[in-house]
Amino acid sequence: MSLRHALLAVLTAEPMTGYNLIRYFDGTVAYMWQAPHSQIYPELRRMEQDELVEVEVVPRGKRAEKRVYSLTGKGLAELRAWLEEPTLYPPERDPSRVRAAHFEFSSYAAARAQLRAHRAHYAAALATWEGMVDDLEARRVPLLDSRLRQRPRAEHEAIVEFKRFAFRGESAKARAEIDWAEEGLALLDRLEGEGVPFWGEG
Amino acid sequence: MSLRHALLAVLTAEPMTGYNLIRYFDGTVAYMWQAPHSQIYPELRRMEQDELVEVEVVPRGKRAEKRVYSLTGKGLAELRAWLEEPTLYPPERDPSRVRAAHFEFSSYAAARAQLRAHRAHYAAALATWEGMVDDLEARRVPLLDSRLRQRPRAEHEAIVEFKRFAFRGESAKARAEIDWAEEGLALLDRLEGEGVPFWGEG
DNA sequence: GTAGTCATGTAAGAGGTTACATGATTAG
DNA sequence: CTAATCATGTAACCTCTTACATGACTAC
Repeated sequence: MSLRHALLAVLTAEPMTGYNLIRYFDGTVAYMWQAPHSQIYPELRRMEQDELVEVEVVPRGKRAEKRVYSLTGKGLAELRAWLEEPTLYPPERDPSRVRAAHFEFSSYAAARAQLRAHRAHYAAALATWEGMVDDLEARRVPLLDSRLRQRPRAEHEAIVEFKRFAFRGESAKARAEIDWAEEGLALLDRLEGEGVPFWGEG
Repeated sequence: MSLRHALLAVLTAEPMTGYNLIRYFDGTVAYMWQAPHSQIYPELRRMEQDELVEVEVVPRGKRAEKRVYSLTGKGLAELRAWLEEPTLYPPERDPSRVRAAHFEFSSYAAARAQLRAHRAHYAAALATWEGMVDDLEARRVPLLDSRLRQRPRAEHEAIVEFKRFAFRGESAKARAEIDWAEEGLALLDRLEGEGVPFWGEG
């Protein structure tokens, strides 16, 4: 139940509505754990029932209302307990790798297109993630300030460093995928140069 | 629906029972796409209904029977079509990264334990995947021979190379994760050396 | 008034996990 | 005879995706 813990982690920064939580989530945590609003709103309701968060219903304009969620003591305890639990590694499930393993049923053109798309996908991701690292250094990340304000100054370095560290992990993975795609393109060039046929050409 | 296509890919090697398919799957494709037998048996039934595979019910001993699946023309066409489709990249969902981003709610000891476990997890995976690359080179992989026998000799190199390439991708990812964990451990050492406190110590 | 943003849901269905369940065959 | 392996399922439950749905507020 990592979604729940990701939401708890966001709420440590400050109380907020589901809508704001989702906006912030999409700008940060979603690079490590994605979730649509259709999953988040119901989850917040369940977390409320489990007393991990509290709600304040606040009027908005004349007729409307909004629900402002804040972390409870139990919620923080749950987050801390989760951080100490041994991580369960989700099963590998990578469609681009399955495809690559069976390129012989495809064609040089299609295989190249797959690898170029792979490279483009991770290049875009890399740019985003490196941008996030820059934003963290420059303290341009929404909610980072309110997060820091809650903790003594001595802890600030660690807080920022851990976030940078997480994004560097994503960046490293993206770089590995880009290199892999390049390697695959070189392999295709070599095989085609040697005149090696396969299904698509046979 | 990548599971379906992963199963079709395995069945290109030779006709086999669900049981054998699962054994082979677990030894190879599962490193890129995992699935339990409770998902595979029903999927094979659905693939049969969709005429992607054919079944021969074969007696086994005196009383028992087994169902031997083989790929149909439609099944091979479906596999080939899938290989040309643009890959849909599954959303990022990495619990170890989410944890790392919030280590400040944990303690030095717990954060170190997480990163050591991360390193151990990917070191084990790396050993497995590098072993797979060796086995492919030495042609020790079950079904590889029957797969090759079906295709002209000129294609063999490409077939083996694509499988090696896929596993090298997994290996590269594992190496990136190991490096990341090392980097994190070094970061923890530095912060602790500088006397930086956080939640667990506050 | 109207477009963009704020705000919060529901619901059907696909995909995946975990546990339960059974029984035949074969090698020793 | 007994353990390992061969063989095939079902079912409950959870998670996630996709689509549908609504309406208030705010700046122009």
